Amino acid sequence: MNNMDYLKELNPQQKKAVEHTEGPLLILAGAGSGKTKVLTCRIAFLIDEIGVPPWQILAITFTNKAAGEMRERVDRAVGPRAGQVWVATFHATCCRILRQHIDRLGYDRSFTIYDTDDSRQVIKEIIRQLGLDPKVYKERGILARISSAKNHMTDPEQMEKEAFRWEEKKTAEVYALYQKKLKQNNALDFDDLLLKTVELFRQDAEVLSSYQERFRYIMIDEYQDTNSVQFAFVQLLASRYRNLCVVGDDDQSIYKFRGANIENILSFEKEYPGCAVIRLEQNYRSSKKILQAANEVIAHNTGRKSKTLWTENEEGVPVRFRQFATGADEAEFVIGEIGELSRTQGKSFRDFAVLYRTNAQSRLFEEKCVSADIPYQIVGGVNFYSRKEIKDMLAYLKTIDNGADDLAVTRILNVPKRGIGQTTVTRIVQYAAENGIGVYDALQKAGEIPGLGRSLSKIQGFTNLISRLRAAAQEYLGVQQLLEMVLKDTGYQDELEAEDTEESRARLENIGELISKASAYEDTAEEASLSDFLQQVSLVADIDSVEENAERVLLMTLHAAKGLEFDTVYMTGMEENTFPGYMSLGTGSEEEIEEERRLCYVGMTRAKKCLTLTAAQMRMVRGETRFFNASRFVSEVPRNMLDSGRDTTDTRRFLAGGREEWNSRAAGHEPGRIGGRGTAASQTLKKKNPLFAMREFTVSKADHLEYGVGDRVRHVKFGSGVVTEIKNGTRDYEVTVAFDKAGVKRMFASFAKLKKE
DNA sequence: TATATAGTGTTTTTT
DNA sequence: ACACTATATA
Repeated sequence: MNNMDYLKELNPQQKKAVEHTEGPLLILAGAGSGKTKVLTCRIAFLIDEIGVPPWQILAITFTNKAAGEMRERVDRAVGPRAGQVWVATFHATCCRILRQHIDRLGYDRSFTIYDTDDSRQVIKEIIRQLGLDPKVYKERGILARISSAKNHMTDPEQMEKEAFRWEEKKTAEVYALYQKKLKQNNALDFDDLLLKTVELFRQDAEVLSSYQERFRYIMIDEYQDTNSVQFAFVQLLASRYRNLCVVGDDDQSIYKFRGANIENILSFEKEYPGCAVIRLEQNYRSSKKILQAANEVIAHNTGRKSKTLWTENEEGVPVRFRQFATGADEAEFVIGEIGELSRTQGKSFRDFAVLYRTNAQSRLFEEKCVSADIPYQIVGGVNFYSRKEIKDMLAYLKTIDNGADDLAVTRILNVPKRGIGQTTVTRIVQYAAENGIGVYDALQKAGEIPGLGRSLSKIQGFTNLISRLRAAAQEYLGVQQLLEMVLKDTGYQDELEAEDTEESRARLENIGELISKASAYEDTAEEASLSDFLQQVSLVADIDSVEENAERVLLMTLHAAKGLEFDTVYMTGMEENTFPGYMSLGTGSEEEIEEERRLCYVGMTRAKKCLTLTAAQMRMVRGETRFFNASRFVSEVPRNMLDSGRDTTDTRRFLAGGREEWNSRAAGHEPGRIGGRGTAASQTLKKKNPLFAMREFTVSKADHLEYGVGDRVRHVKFGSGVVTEIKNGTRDYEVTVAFDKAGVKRMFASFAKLKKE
């Protein structure tokens, strides 16, 4: 394209950002300010106007999905040359670099990538080996500690030195062993991908120099979410030509928990004195009302870069807030409304998104979607690639590709069942450890291992199977065919077919999907190989598989929603301790609250036309019912900007009625009814007018109970008994009753329906 | 050795 | 509520 059509559509700041090609540039891009457009135009401009060869451009995005979109858009602007622009995520970029050069760090270039699950297994094994108490040293915590150390580029020795508590010393020890194991298994975890690349660059001037020469123009998206290692990576790469353009929004930094360092963006100007700073403050996405509300909320944060988003979009409808008695009511309202809007206003299901803080909250919405027959897709939760059957298949591929991965080998050693039991496995692993060889090597030498008895032939059966598959893979089979062969020859398929349950059929279906993914991979990959396939598979994010134009409602966490936009957004679970979550409230640190607030801001700014905040007064959390107040973020939107459903006389009447009834219950006149399903009449009312279910923000715990310790009470199901204990919890009374027939039970007063006798 | 059952702990967010 | 682990039992 010779003309600069794409420049004409840009506003002055955007244009400036596109045309500023030389030297460091910081683009502070508010939500919905068209930064993807700027980035793609900038790439096109570099190629078309400046004459930069496409392969000298590196663009790093946050997700594979974003990378794909960006490539597509550049492709549209400059044509097929766009294929030579390197667009990828940090992890994929590092992975590609390491595939070329990691041998210089003493790893094999066919390394495998461990996901969090794999890493946990390794940690667990180490804790066992060191004889540490698994109650004190939990894999999860240790892994988090190690990950954070890696994000700060701290190695085990350093951690050991800095440790002053016994557990920290031990953690450092686990860390050291963990790294050793990973290396033995020729595996890298997610953090290693970045860390080893930086290590490589630092240690090998030649390699670094070649990449510095190659990538003369570097662009980083979502810069506010980069961590120290990524920062170091960028610094190293950009230090020669200094044509570094970073785009970010400090208000949308939501990944502190995985090491993102907000300072990276706040201090960019210090790192690169004299860098250009461009602010994109015009929002093209949301209505005025939505944007105003979001601005109000985020204004409660301190330490931001000054920035005020504005928009020329229409005024729009007010942001709504609705509070319901239970999580189920909340879900019913949201899904019910979506169904109604699609029926009556011809809205498309893809215009809707339901957002929540934690994946666990998805269930209620999913249930309502199923019962209302509304098509939906849940993003996240259990990742496709972490399903058991998929991991099993991949473990076979890994074993075929790289027999050094002990984790993969032990995973499939007896899957499907081939009579190799726990005792045998332990013996083999022990032998491998004693002789400093891999588990697969040990299997091949099984004849030398004493005490295996009858298992020996089974083991030989396994190694023969693997050699056969390996030979097939090397000689003539593609990934797809190999997978099919694995499925059949291992007996995996037979086992699932014999099981013939709904679950086993679903598993087979999942494997079928994996096979079609493999086939799609072979069709598109430049140079298809087993290692490369395994790499791609381990670096996909949940959001990557979301198709833009499918006709369904999307359900996802607020984190997953970043970078997306929807006509109508429901932010659900807007309750204290749900969002902001109890984790961030527990510490009382303002910093964590601010991160949650940014998350809220991200959520709000996903909406184009209609934004609804919803909350429940009680919901089940880990099997117990809890009471919640509305989120502080709701009250941070000024009342006059918020439609709380309280402004019409109708509503007020309903509310008054509702509250009266509630208060009378709360006062203890009918303790058994709190949280119950309510009377038939109130249920009909609820159906007629969902506002009936709405309440003020007040807590809903009984002030006192009609009975005390020692009183005889009667329970509908358990019969009579004596109250032995009453614990006054923050949310509800917890009553212990010794029943005459049913034994001792602990229950919540509001649900127990206890009557004094 | 494999499976059924009871007991235990657990969850924020993700590449 | 659910998943995972330890223990008992066939």
